[in-house]
Amino acid sequence: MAETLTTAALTLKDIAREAGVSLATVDRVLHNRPGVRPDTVRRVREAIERNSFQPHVAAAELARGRARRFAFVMPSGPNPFMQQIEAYLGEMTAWLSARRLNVEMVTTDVFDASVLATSLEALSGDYDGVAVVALDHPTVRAAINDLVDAGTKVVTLVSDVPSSRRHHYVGIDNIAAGRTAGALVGRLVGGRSGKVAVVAGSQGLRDHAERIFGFNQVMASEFPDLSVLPVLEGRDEDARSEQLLARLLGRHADIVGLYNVGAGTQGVAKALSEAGRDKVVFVGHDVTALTRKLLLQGVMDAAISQNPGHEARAAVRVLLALARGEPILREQEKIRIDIVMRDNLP
Amino acid sequence: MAETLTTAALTLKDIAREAGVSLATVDRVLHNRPGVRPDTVRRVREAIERNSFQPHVAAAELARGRARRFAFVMPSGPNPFMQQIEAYLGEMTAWLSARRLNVEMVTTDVFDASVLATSLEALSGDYDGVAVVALDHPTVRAAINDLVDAGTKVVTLVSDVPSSRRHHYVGIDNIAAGRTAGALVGRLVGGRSGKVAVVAGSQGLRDHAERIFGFNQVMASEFPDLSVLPVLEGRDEDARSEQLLARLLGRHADIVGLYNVGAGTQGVAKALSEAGRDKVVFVGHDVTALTRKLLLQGVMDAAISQNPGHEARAAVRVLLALARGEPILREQEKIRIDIVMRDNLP
DNA sequence: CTCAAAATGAGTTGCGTACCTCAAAACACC
DNA sequence: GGTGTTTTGAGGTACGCAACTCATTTTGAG
Repeated sequence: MAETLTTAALTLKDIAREAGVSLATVDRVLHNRPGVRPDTVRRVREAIERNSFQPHVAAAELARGRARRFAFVMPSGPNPFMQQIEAYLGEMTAWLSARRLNVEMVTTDVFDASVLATSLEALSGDYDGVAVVALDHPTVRAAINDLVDAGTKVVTLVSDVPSSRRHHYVGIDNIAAGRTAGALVGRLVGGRSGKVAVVAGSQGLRDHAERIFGFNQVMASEFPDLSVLPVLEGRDEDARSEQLLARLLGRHADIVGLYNVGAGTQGVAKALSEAGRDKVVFVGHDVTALTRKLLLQGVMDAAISQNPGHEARAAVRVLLALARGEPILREQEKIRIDIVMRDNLP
Repeated sequence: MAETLTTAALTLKDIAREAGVSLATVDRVLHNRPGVRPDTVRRVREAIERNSFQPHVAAAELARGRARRFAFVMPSGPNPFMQQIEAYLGEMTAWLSARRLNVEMVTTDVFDASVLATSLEALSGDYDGVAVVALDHPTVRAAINDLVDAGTKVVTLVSDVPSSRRHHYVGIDNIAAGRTAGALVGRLVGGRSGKVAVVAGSQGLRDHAERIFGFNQVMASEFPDLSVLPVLEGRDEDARSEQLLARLLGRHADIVGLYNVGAGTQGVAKALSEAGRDKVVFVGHDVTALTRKLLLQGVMDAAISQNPGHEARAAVRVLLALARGEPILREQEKIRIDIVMRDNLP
């Protein structure tokens, strides 16, 4: 009827006694300090294992004295999604200061590899952890690896650099996101046949390219009655997206679905409404003030969302766990692909 | 270019100096201990506010000495969803013991108000916090209020008792969940007209009733071409659900959609397949091993899910924050209504 | 003004760890 | 056996707060 999930509360002193050594030696082993014979290390490690000893987080945190410093390297310029991440970080200030954590925002041009790399190098040594919205480029990869080598914990945020030795990636699987978008468009079109338009920022961006890849995968294999038109590159700008899409709608009367891969949503919506094509199934990304409105109006049918609040908090928690040497709760920190429709708007 | 999100690290000593009182007085104010003049209380509070002082969590935790005890009161009997919650709690053991938190599972018949109330009363005094999957009944409400009055922090889990004075509810808005199911069935049916079947555990269960309410709301207002058949009460049992649904399918050849409100999924799927009605749009709840398989096979079209791992962790975090007197990160602890289709299976 | 009650100050101890120093012991090598 | 080096022990201090005691001051009622 009752079952406990936790073990007895041992202390380092207990471990020392168990292993037949002094506190100092246990401390040396625990912090990988030199001057302990391999055999002794083993004995201590065994005692720790045997009792599944966990250092008391609070005591450790208190004893180390100095506060931890984390940096968030984010894109400069207005980007609603990034602004949301910043806002959610702002809501954590009480939580952060109660733990004596310093989080600093550093903005830079993340789309210029050398600028981004320089910004990253500049952080070296000063920070315990860095979260970065990264461009996947050899120069950036090298900068990340340098940080890691200097002992800084590094987390990539939203956009990954899988080839680097970053400790963790906080973000979604963009291929799966594209597949989800494809499934939604296909299903919501509901058996009709016709054409599907795709508007992206640029196919050069890793996340956009991956989404398109996943989208096409699903469309090709599961919805043969729908043909995907060539991707329009709107550069995430409203005006350009609107113009390109308006022209496309004019040329094809049988467009039944639309996938907007990135931003520029305002322009896309405008092109649709001005062409009187409200029936087109419209799937896009992210829940912002705008997409929220469009969903409620029925202009957009679904949004694929990666919870920005979750991403911000996960990045902080992961950096903290890494810095403390705690295990990461993978399940907790995994960012889900949310399907948001009018009735489950968060 | 760089901006800090946290304030200087003050200590209680600083606050005492600021307020012109001694450490002892600050301590009395902070812990609502008696023997401080109202005017002095005000001065101290102001100093705390003025400097937005946050007690160092680690120091406070270390100083209080004794570990905190939390109890999870869960339904006895096999229930995959509840088992998942327990499993996720189990994955947290390292996290819990590093913070010297004791979590105990207490199983009881949560569907019998007096039994549940007795179980709750039995916990009084022994625990700092209680999470309970609660039946909404006056007896239970009273038991919860008694716990609250005794100083125990109480969180309702999955199923709420809104009329009680519980500190927090960790779970989804079931009306919105039902609405979401309705929107999905309606949209995925794709313009065809016909009938829609609804299978529930019992309309006496608050969450099931709310889901059905939301479902009907959407069907009535937005999908007039679909008519909802009377609810089948399968009592969350496979055999009974299968039998009832099989009979219904036999009587109505024009069933195009199906909403399974609770468990009994196995039986529902079997009835569908044995009647050869694979084309029926099938929307249900929760991602389990079974529903995962059905989604991958294309038998189920979508599942409405409330992330059980998130619920388990949120309950612990909320209880901890309440016990510490920390603010709750509402956005973080809010449970979302997840739409899960084949391509975004977690 | 007196006296008890209330309010406040001053101080102590302990929580479990990190980090440091210094001395002592064990060891390796010739 | 002596030398120098490595390994280990013993102990201390600090971190910020909770919780407590006891002495002292202030306050208010009579």
